[in-house]
Amino acid sequence: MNRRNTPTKEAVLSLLSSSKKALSQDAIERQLDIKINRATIYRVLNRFCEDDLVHRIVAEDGKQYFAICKKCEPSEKTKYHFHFRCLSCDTIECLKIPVQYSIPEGYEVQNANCVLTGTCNDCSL
Amino acid sequence: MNRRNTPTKEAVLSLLSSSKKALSQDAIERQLDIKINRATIYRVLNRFCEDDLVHRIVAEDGKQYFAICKKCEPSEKTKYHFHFRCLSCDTIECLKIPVQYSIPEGYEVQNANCVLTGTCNDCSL
DNA sequence: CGTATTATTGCAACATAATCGCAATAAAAT
DNA sequence: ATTTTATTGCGATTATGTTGCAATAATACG
Repeated sequence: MNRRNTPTKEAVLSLLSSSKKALSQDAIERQLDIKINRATIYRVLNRFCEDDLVHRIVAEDGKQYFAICKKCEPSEKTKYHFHFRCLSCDTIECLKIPVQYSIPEGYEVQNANCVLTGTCNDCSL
Repeated sequence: MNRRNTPTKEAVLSLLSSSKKALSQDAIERQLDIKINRATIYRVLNRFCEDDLVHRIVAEDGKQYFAICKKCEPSEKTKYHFHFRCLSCDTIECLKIPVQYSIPEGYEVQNANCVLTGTCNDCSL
């Protein structure tokens, strides 16, 4: 299952790279110059997640958002970070705040999905 | 908009009270003795959330889960706690772990939705 | 009690997010 | 140039959650 380079893949990746915010499928579709099918966008995004190029956030609205986060090298300690969802401008961004927790004995954590919701700096002025 | 006592409301509340886990709408529907319409269950749950009887968790699967958590008095410091979603037994439980974060200047947090995913104690044996 | 008010319910329809099967296309290997 | 197969588009499908509306029933009030 070797990956192939396609215009679709490059377009989505480049959009995510240049975006400061996490984007949902419909946001990606809207912001792209070229028309790409919905199912294809999801498939491309899912592949990116498999390859750890992109990470997926599920917000309180139940929707998936996708982000490339260059800052967050997967060091053991700062593996997960918080996300912030602004209800005013309806965006999600990665915060440079590590998720800290002490898990009870016997539990094994494979992933963390932590989203704070409220009003962001830009909107609270 | 005064609330009324109904068998439906009592059934759902009693189920949530006796459950150690957070339940989704379909889990509630399955576990109830009496047959209650899907839309009604959602409406009852949404009312409980409005009245702060129940809290809502959105998991990585995009689904809503509902829990009564007696331990978690809404003290200022321990306002939010982590949740744990076990992929093996497909349940969500409240952890007694407070969510700690230092939010950047200008941000206002209204809610936190933090779910750790992995394998729970029961399933890791 | 009996009646009026209106919160609640069930049903069907709707909206949206995300996935899947399948045939057509096109990237990469030979 | 040809073969292989990853990728794409389309349509259909699944699932979650909400909404409009008429019927029901809990509560208040005479």
